[in-house]
Amino acid sequence: MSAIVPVPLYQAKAEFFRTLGHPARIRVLELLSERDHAVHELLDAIEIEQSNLSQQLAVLRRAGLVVQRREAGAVVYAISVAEVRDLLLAARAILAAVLAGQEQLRSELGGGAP
Amino acid sequence: MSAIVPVPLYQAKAEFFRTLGHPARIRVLELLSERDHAVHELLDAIEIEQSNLSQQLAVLRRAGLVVQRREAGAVVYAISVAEVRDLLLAARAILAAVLAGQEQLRSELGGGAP
DNA sequence: TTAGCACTTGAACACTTCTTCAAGTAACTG
DNA sequence: CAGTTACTTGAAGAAGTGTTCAAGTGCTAA
Repeated sequence: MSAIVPVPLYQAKAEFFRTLGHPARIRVLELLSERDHAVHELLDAIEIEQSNLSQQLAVLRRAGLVVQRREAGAVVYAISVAEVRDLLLAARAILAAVLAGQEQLRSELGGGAP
Repeated sequence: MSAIVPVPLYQAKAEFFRTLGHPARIRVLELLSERDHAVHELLDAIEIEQSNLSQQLAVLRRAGLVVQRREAGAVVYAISVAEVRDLLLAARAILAAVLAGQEQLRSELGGGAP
């Protein structure tokens, strides 16, 4: 049990959220939370260059959110932490609430007719 | 009901996570998820300059995550979307899992003796 | 063993985000 | 009304990220 927290907790959290702060990385996590995917499968699903995808996968790997394995000549990625699914769901709920709130605000400001 | 999604959903999600990707902003959201706070209270709790705090609050406001009101000469901030609390909890769980995973990996790699 | 496919890495430049400073607004207070 | 407290804003340079290109690694198969 480690008594020392090397990085302040708030900074660790912030870094964690920044890791999720990229469309391709979100896309990858959503795909992986359905099932494991080979790199070429991700590549088919996401509009992005291979080397760029690799860079983004490296970010997720460094953050410890995904793991890599080799299988029949292909590299297969998987979510390493099951809770990621919950987080994506929570985010979806907030986003829906925020967008709904903005919508309501807009219509209140608009007053019914432009 | 809007049929047009102006910003691709993945990009909206990514932007949302990037909004959370700053230690001061996380700190603010955690404080606000306990109770509403005046700016000067946040300032006492977070080590940051007033103008910097204001900038970060503006980011949260623009993202629609907090709202501002004036009360007895002070500006008071509040969480606008209750689900934020769930998200912070989910994030905490993942972070714990990831850190635990890294810890385990480290000890496996270390193998007991260097 | 050499060729080829599948993927990763390093480096450079463009782009975004942070922090800070100076100036600005807004509501109380005498 | 002038001063004070409380907070926000704009702008500019520093720091950090993202995208792309060229080169590299590691299986697999001929």
